[in-house]
Amino acid sequence: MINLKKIYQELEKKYGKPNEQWNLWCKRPKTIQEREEVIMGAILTQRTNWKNVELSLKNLKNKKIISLKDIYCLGVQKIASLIKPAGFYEIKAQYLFNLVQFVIENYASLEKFKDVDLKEAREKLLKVKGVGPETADSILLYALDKPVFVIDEYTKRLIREKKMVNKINYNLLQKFFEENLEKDFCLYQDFHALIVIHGKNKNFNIF
DNA sequence: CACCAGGAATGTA
DNA sequence: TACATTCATGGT
Repeated sequence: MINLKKIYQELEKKYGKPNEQWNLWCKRPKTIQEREEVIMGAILTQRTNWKNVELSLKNLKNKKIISLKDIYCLGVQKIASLIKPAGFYEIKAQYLFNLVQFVIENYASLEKFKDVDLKEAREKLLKVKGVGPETADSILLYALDKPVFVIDEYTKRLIREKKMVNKINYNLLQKFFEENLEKDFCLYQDFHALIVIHGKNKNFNIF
């Protein structure tokens, strides 16, 4: 188990339970509507701060766009007009549409897609244009409760600082976390959230 | 006014 | 494989 679990415990002691976006993302259990909101957020938050994502999600809610099916029926151009605050709105509207199109046309609903085996679900998500490793894993972990560890810049920075791994790339780092922690999606959800919260904290002289 | 934020696709060498 | 560029709003 090396000391990854210890790092998690230190972070939890320092920051407590995840807040803000993480109130929803780390909630257990989630309703289907909440899972679908996580999926929308996963695309919208690409290279964008969460505040801007919230503005976009609010625009969607004001228009009663709350389900993946609503997104699917709305169409790319109207999606774009509502998600402008999240930035990159033209391309994100297309990405979001690609994703909901994939789910609805192949599985009819998110409930059905949720039943798909982790390995297969990950491979198929990665084929959707606009869904890369981090977005795919965020969806699997936070919307579908699958035990995959999400790697982002904050995670890389943390491991780099602590010099726990010499070769830093997405797949190797993900393997490192998953091999040195018990296979528990609850732990993965909270741990990743805490890493991000910690990474955004400027005065991070802990441990 | 300059810089950056939970990325991913595309093009170049 | 490894970088560079593009996409774009809102906060500091």
